[in-house]
Amino acid sequence: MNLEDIAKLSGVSRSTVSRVINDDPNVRESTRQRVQDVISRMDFQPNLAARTLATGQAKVIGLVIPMGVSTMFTDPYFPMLIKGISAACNAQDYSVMLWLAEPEYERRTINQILHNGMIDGVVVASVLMDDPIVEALIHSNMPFVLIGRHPTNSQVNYVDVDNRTSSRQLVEHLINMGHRRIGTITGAQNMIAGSDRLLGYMDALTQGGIPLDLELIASGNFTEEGGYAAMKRILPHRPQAIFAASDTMALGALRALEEAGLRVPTDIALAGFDDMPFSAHLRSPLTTVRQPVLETGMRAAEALFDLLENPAQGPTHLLMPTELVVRESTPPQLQPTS
Amino acid sequence: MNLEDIAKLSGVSRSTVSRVINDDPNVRESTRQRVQDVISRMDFQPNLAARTLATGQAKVIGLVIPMGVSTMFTDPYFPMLIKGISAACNAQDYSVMLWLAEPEYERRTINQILHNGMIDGVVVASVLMDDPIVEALIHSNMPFVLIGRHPTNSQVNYVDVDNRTSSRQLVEHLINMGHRRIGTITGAQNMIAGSDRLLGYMDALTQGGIPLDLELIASGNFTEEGGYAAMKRILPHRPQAIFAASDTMALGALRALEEAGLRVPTDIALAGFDDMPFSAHLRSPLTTVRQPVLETGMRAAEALFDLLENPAQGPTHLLMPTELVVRESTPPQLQPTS
DNA sequence: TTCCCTTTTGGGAGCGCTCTCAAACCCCTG
DNA sequence: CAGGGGTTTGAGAGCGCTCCCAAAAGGGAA
Repeated sequence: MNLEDIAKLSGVSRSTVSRVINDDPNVRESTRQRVQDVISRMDFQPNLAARTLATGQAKVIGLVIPMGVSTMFTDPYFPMLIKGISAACNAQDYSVMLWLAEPEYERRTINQILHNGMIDGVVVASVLMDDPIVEALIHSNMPFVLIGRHPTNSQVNYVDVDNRTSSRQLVEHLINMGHRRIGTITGAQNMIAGSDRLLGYMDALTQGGIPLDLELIASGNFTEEGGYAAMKRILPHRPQAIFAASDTMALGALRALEEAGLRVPTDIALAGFDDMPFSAHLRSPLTTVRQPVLETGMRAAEALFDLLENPAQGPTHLLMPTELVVRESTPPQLQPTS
Repeated sequence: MNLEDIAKLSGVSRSTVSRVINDDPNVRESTRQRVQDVISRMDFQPNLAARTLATGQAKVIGLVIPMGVSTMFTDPYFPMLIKGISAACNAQDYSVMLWLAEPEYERRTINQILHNGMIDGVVVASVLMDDPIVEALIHSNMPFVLIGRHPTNSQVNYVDVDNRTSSRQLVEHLINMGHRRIGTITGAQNMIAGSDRLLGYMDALTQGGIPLDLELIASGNFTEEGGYAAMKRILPHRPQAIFAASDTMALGALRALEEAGLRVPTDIALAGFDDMPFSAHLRSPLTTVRQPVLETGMRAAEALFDLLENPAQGPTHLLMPTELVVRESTPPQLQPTS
């Protein structure tokens, strides 16, 4: 069943059927009606491959999720992101081609996917700072939007959460609660989120007039185990509060604290980042930063659509606002009455 | 850059270039070499839309994940499944088109996606028993494989975990540990996994000569909150052990038990299903059933590829084996020495 | 050297759609 | 009722590939 068949059945030409399908105004109302009837009666769908070939656009975007990011499998971040992107695509009649990029993917394979003409643009989620896929994209002429800002190239379009500001605000909150010896468990520093959250921590200390103490900083690599290990390293240096750059790491930190016989928040304050589903249900509900993951995904897709419609426009740099969620894990300290 | 260009550059015809690309043996070695060189030098990729149009196959499979399944966003099941499917696809040069199906999708939209010629087949993940998408697929001629067996139509291809047997074995284990008053928190009964796990529970009781007590059965709808509520309903009827049809529900049950001042496993035994990452790290590590999610995804994709190559073959019904993981939440009961 | 058979190559048609251009049609005015 | 404008329709080419068939090239035997 193709245009020609529909044309025959409704007594018009292929061109007219095409016009009806594409809502061309230059069709007499009665003709449109007649053709439309046949189309619905036959349950006809135009062939997308043919259409793609003829128009040069596929109405498909690629979603690249670099694997090896183990968090993919333990938290709802990616599913949520996917849902956001997918929702935006549905709204605009785009489809999503999913590409889980294994680390060992070579340049050739990358190009293969970029240049096969089945994809109009690409959204790349959560990349390492020096991801080869991003490099390949920069040197191609495939439109793309990053989720997570690019550290160096300001021409690159991105949608990101404002990690630096949010972290600063969170640590400011800790300072306001009366802490000065504030440690941080950082995320992987080759990921932009890890790096930005550390910068936010430093911003807050600087602004609060608190000198940086490197012994209070340890990397937790965004994993539970990493958080546990990092906490153990920081603990001997007697922190009053800990900012873990992810709730998952905070969970690990909590385990280390419990093993050391310390209680949150009586003995030590603890804050995280992400507002995972479990974070509100810990024994001491976790102060954290909630990020709009779904919206981030939607915005990224929408930014890409914009780009596809208007390739000449300047780079999109969108920082999504976050929400500081204060819970019981970071109560005010009792101050000595002065 | 297209076949014709490559042909010109290497001094052969379009047809010969096509042969080289498709590994046709009828090409002189020297010619192949020459063409191959030009292809790599130009970084040429054949246009997939054109190829799809010409051959009638897209080398793309659709992955349909019906939304509204809220578990999508709290556990690693779908990400893992996606990874498995994606891995199988990569291995066979297929791509994955992702389609998150909103519940309100109408038949028209379904058809639209099924008949647009960009997809060779479909994998449908975790469906409700009477999912309209499945109905639509059955009545279309689009090859498809379900993840999760179809309750009534034996012609439908599926790959599933052996929920019924695994549940039976788990409950048998509870019986072996010395329990007789064994309750169950069931999953949603309009999902095949929920239904099968309940059947397994009943199988074990029957086989163990334990009469069914409806007061010990409550639905938890596969959510934490549901598990909590169900546990509260069962608790007054003094169960010795609980089989929750998912670890997530077990978590809710645990919360209810703690609120009631009961401890696992001293006061009551608790078992789950799924072996979530958190399950091993609870205060009383959870006895549960581990299912091979990644492999399930891979097998489903592979089953679909088989089907695409050999459409005439009989229906594929594959049940993946599971592993009973016994942990501290279900210790043997102290028996009165007889 | 010629002939025949096999191997290798080239050309054309066609996949189903869009898009441009020209032809046909319609309606109104003078 | 002819002419002129706008509106509506149809035909053809082309998107980049595959696949079939025929032509050319090569190689060995007579």
